[in-house]
Amino acid sequence: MFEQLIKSIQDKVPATEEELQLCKHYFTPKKIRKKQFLLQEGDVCNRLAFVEKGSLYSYSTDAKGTQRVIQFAFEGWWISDLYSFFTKEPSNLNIEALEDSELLLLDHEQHDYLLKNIPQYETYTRLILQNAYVALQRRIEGTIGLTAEEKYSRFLNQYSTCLNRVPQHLIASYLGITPETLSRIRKQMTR
Amino acid sequence: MFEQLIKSIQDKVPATEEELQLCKHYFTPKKIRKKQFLLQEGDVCNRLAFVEKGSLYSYSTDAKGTQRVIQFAFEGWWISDLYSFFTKEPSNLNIEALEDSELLLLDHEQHDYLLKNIPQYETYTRLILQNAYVALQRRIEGTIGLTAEEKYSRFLNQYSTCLNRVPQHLIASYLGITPETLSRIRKQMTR
DNA sequence: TGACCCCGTTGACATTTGTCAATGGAATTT
DNA sequence: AAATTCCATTGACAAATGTCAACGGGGTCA
Repeated sequence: MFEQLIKSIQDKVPATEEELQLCKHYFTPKKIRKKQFLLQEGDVCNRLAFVEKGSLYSYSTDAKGTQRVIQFAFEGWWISDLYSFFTKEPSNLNIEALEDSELLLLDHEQHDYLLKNIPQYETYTRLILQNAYVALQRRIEGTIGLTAEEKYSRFLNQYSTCLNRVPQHLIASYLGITPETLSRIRKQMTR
Repeated sequence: MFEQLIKSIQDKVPATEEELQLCKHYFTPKKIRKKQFLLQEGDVCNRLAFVEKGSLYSYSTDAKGTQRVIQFAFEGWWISDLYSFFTKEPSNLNIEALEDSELLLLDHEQHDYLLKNIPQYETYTRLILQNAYVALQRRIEGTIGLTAEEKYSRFLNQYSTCLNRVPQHLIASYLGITPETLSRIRKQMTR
């Protein structure tokens, strides 16, 4: 149940067996079934989620009711609405399971406890954030001023391993194009 | 010379006078004139920059030679290419001064020293990163699946105070639209 | 001061992408 | 197994945005 988490931590910081045990103790495991919500628009996001197994995605909904996918998360990734988590203001994001998934959750109290008592944890958090920040910046570079086809090509490269786990219309939403356009692009790329 | 930095730190963490002095000691002041580069594509980004005065922006250049603005930075903001800084791989970004500016720089050694010796500094860094991450996520929400006009409206709200300091074609680039389109949108918004 | 260049604007037109509607297949539910 | 829902595809058309070219004002530099 903790393999991915431990892998993630050891990948970033040196941690003693004791510290790892402490971590295990403070995370709350949770199973969530496909199409269930981890977070719903309007609620405050009060926990950080680490994906042990399965996959989720977050999205917001605009005035016209179209969803815009913000992030996908697979095994070994974190997902949550940091804005809502840190400010405790209601979130405008939904987080939904793409597949039956196993999560490890941290609420504020648990997170703060780990920050205070395991110096390595703050460093781990910082590194995760750094990576997440860099990934977002990449995403922006891959969104601005590119044609739909270029965006999709980049997506293919970056997500090649988990392509078949994501329905096409969510990929379209992630890229900011319509499902129809994506379908046509795919068709013309095979030629 | 350190007003903005100290304001930024005190805004985020409790810091003793001693710690602040130590910070002052470890940052390297640098003045940079309009149109000068802080970082050029192909070089490794080996310092983090805090803007005390003035403004800068970062951008990448695509195959066709069009620039895509990634970020603006005004007084009290940080700017750098974190990816390059942390991996020490060559950057694909340029960072250029929009106005004559005063910066406070940290190289790896200085940054690591502060991280190790001032616990508050790691916390400060983490908070800055959190905010930067949230800002980027907002930006993505404001980029995907919006019309050019909606994007520009959002930009106006967010950057109202520094609007007149940024040339229009850079705003267009930031929004991922052409200067012509931006010009037309502005015209039709006044009506 | 004069020459130059940068940049914002405008027009005409091309291209890309979105919208709406219909279809058929695959997956899910009963 | 049948019914239902969801989703990818396709076509015809509309709308948004990009491209190219020209113009002119304002700032900059010699």
